[in-house]
Amino acid sequence: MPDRNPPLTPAGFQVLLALAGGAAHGYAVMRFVETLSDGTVRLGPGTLYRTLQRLVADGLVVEVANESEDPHDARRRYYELTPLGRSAAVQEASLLQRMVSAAEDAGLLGRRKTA
Amino acid sequence: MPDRNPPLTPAGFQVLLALAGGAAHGYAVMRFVETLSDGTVRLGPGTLYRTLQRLVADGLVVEVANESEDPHDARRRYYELTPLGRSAAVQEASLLQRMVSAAEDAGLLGRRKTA
DNA sequence: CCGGATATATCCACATCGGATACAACGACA
DNA sequence: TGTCGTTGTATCCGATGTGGATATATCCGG
Repeated sequence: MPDRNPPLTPAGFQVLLALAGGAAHGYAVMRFVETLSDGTVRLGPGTLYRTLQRLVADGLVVEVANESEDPHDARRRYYELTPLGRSAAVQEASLLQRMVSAAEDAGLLGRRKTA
Repeated sequence: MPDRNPPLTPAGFQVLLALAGGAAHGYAVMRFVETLSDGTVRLGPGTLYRTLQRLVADGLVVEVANESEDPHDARRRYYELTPLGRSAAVQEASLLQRMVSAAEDAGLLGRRKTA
């Protein structure tokens, strides 16, 4: 099992995290990221769609047919994680988890049940 | 309470986190980051020292006299967090914590005592 | 049918990053 | 004492990622 071939960018992780809950289209990803961070993190169209393209090219994400119920908005393009994409997201999330733990150890955050 | 004036870069947070445990010199910060991430995150001299300079310029970090015991290595330059720097680190760590929680909710990570 | 929000896509200027390079000082060792 | 590998800091440059503006097209409400 080789390392993550192309290293994951910050924006890349945001997108993977947004898609971890299921398939979604670009604009929804944008709103997810903004909502999750209370507006402090924003992607902007440039970063968002370029990042999606790169993730697809790297095999972390695939475009899927809009299998939703009624045929609402024809413009939307839906994406979902590949197994590879999911594992990349897990790996990055673990890393963040370790950094959060370190922050707790340093007294930066209220500690969340260490045991 | 104004927003973080200059937004914190990823490398910037790594450095702040390393300094959260107390004053340290650049090379030690480099090793701290590498150790914490099991070698997956590296700063490299370029990013490291440039980042330190920027953090100092932004008032998040100050250089301090080497108050350590014996006068060992004259080359080392020690830095520590300012109150502003600490609060920026707290803010960023909280954001990461929220992203980790989202990752847990999405089933990416083993859940750590939700209740 | 008209205007604003939704939705995607591309372009360009700017910031950041990573590695190479350089150089000085420390420590070990013969 | 001299030499060599490691520690430690600093700068430069090419490559990469980001953010915002711009451009369209579609959806929905009045």
